[in-house]
Amino acid sequence: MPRITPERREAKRAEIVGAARRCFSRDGFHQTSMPDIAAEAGVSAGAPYRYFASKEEIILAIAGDAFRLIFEPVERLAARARAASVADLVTAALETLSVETVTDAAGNSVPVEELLRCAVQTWSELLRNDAVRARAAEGFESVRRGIADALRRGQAAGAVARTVEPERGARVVMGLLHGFLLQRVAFDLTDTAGFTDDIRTLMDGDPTPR
Amino acid sequence: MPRITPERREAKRAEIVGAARRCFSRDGFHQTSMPDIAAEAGVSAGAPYRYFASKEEIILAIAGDAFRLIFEPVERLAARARAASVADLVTAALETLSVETVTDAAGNSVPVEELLRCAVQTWSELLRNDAVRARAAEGFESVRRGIADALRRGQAAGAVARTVEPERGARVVMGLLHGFLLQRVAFDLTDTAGFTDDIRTLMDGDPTPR
Amino acid sequence: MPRITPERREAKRAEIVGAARRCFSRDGFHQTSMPDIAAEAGVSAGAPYRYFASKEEIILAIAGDAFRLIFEPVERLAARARAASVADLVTAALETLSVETVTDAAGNSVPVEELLRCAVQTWSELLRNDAVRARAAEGFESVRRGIADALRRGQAAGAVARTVEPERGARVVMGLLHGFLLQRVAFDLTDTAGFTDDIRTLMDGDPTPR
Amino acid sequence: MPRITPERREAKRAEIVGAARRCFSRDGFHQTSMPDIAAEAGVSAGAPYRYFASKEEIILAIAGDAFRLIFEPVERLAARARAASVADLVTAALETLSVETVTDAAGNSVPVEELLRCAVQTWSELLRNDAVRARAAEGFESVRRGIADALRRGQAAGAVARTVEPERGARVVMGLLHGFLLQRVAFDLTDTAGFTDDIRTLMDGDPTPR
DNA sequence: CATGAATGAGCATTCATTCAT
DNA sequence: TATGAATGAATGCTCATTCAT
Repeated sequence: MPRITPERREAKRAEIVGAARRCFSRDGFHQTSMPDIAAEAGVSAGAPYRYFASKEEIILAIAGDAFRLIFEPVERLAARARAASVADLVTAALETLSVETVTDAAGNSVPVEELLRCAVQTWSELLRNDAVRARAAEGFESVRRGIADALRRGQAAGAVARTVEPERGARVVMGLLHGFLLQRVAFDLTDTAGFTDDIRTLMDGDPTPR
Repeated sequence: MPRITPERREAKRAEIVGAARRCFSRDGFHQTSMPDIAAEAGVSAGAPYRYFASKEEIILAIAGDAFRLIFEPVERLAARARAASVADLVTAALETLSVETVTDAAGNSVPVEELLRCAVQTWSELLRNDAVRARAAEGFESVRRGIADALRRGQAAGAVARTVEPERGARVVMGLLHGFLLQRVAFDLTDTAGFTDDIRTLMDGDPTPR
Repeated sequence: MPRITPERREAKRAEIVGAARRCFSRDGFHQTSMPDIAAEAGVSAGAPYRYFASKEEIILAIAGDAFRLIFEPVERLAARARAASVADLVTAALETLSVETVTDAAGNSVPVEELLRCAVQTWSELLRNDAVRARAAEGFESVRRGIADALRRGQAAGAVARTVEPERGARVVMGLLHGFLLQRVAFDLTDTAGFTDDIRTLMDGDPTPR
Repeated sequence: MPRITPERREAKRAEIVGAARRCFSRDGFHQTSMPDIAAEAGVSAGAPYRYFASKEEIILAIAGDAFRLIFEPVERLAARARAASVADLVTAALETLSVETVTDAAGNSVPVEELLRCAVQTWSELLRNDAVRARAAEGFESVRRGIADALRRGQAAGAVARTVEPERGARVVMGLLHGFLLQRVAFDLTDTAGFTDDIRTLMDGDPTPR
């Protein structure tokens, strides 16, 4: 076959990424073999290597994407939020994760469950893969900074206590998000509303109905 | 009757577990080979199989132990706590993780860093290993319940708002602990004091110096 | 009628042969892949297959050519030589190999070093490739016969001992040429003058300065 | 199986080396796969890796051994030779190669034909494998020096012309040996007697009957 | 009991070749 | 004609596990 159009190439790449994500989500990065991915994508064993130089590169693509896709809505939310209390921020952030699917850069629909499972595995992976660690840390920082900014705006508007140090407060918020995410995916604790209600109670002193 | 005393057998098993933990912590469950573990323990390639039926079983032993060793001090703390606010609980819990080493059942000293790295990997592992998931969920529930009880006692003593639903509030506390643990081990954010100070500010409205 | 002129076709074929020779010389017949050759030639991966049915055929083309290009000057020399002693023949032959480049049938300049490296590899290849062996043996015989004839003329002119059996004596000359060629390319022993001086001493009894 | 005796281990290693040599001799270094070697040796696919870290290492063992086994008799001969003319040296050297088999360090009998075929391939290999090149160059130098010494002794005894420069003269002798070896293995020219007769004629001026 | 040699399936990756466009 | 995407068999190597000694 002659030269493929860039669109078709991108589409095929996305198909391989999608297949890899399904495999990784189901079996883990290291229990998934390259033939598994190729079979899931319905292509030959050699085909993925036309799009990725190595399995490592596929892992990096999935790992980077997972965090981006999960936290992009949170970041957008933080950028928009005005006069939001901490509980408001966390509540809104967790609500963006209550959807079934998100849409990736290529317009493909990706189940959030798949992303979350890949995200949890990325935490393992970054312990000894510097490229993954760098990408993950970058994504973490970006979201954390967005939240810190939102906290500052919240302080200006009087919705957040002046005594909160925004940079570190944002770490606490990130901790809550990660903590919830883990409970949801690892222990099937999917009651978002209950979780956010109690955050509200604990932080604002009263349980504002959602 | 056994050719070696139960004590010696237990000691050797502990040595293998320790070696496996060092390997897993360094290289990950699936990047560590059985020969790696045997070499680290200074025993022959076949030796681990006299103590564990398979690699899976070693992973299970480490994974179960990791959570237990990390959260046992937290659980003891929750059981003792009287009139503790949420922030007090989290602060105290995180302080128990600020030590260098903990002591396992056999009296061996285990670096906390090793345990934390194994714990993060266990989150991945439990996604597809039911035995690991069951053990982890059991440990999670046990600690969560302990914290819920502490919250109830806190409410009785007036240190925790009555509006908090203790079972779910405990989930939030667990989320904060896991979230901090992840940041510490994955992103090198080790500033425990800053983290707990801001939790205190966010929850109690003022930053009580520790 | 062809869509491209025979000249252009021949030129492109020569380009591919040149690229293959550079690759083979650098990496060896079997460490060079077809994509390597195509890339070196700056053509598409499929292009070489319009000029050669298989990699084997390219190897055959290079292997045959290598011996021809190296020994053609020797053959011409032997054909011209009058009253040459054995040492004269060897000396003159090795001198034709002291140039930097030779010109192939298509008029392209080819580094001698490249040819020599390909020639050494051809010796390996002919051990199990009958087509290569036949081509190489043919070339060997042709040069050997030329030298045998030169030895006969040398005997007629009194420059070569009558006791030499020309057909076998030519084998000895060929052996010296191959032996020198190997030392030059494999062990970096490039002192042609020293080598021929000693041949002269050994054979003629005195070291005639070249 | 428990620890094997060093003798048995060495024997098995020798078996694998022997199998590899047969494969390499028949199919070439790079046309032989590791499974081929294992099958030829009658062991499992993984077994060779208990004796050699990589295929490269097996190649190195074979390549180094081939030269050693072929030229050791020549070296011993050169060390013993007294008052030998150059033709005597070459003649004697080539005669040591007229046997069917030689015996390796472990006492195993190895067909000379196999060694010669491996040697020719080693010439290719050393062009881009530095370890092989170093080993081959070392072996070459050792034999060359032995011959140079023999030439010096020949000069002292009057059997070799004073005008010969021993170090370089030894290069010529090596060239003749390699040249003959190549003709024998590549072009089936096995007439050792004819070759050495003509060397004698060319060098000493008369054909001394062997 | 302990050893460590042996097994053989499995993996990531490459590459000669084909052929739709 | 020329392209380069696709194929799929093959390769070097690893490793969980077994078991003869």
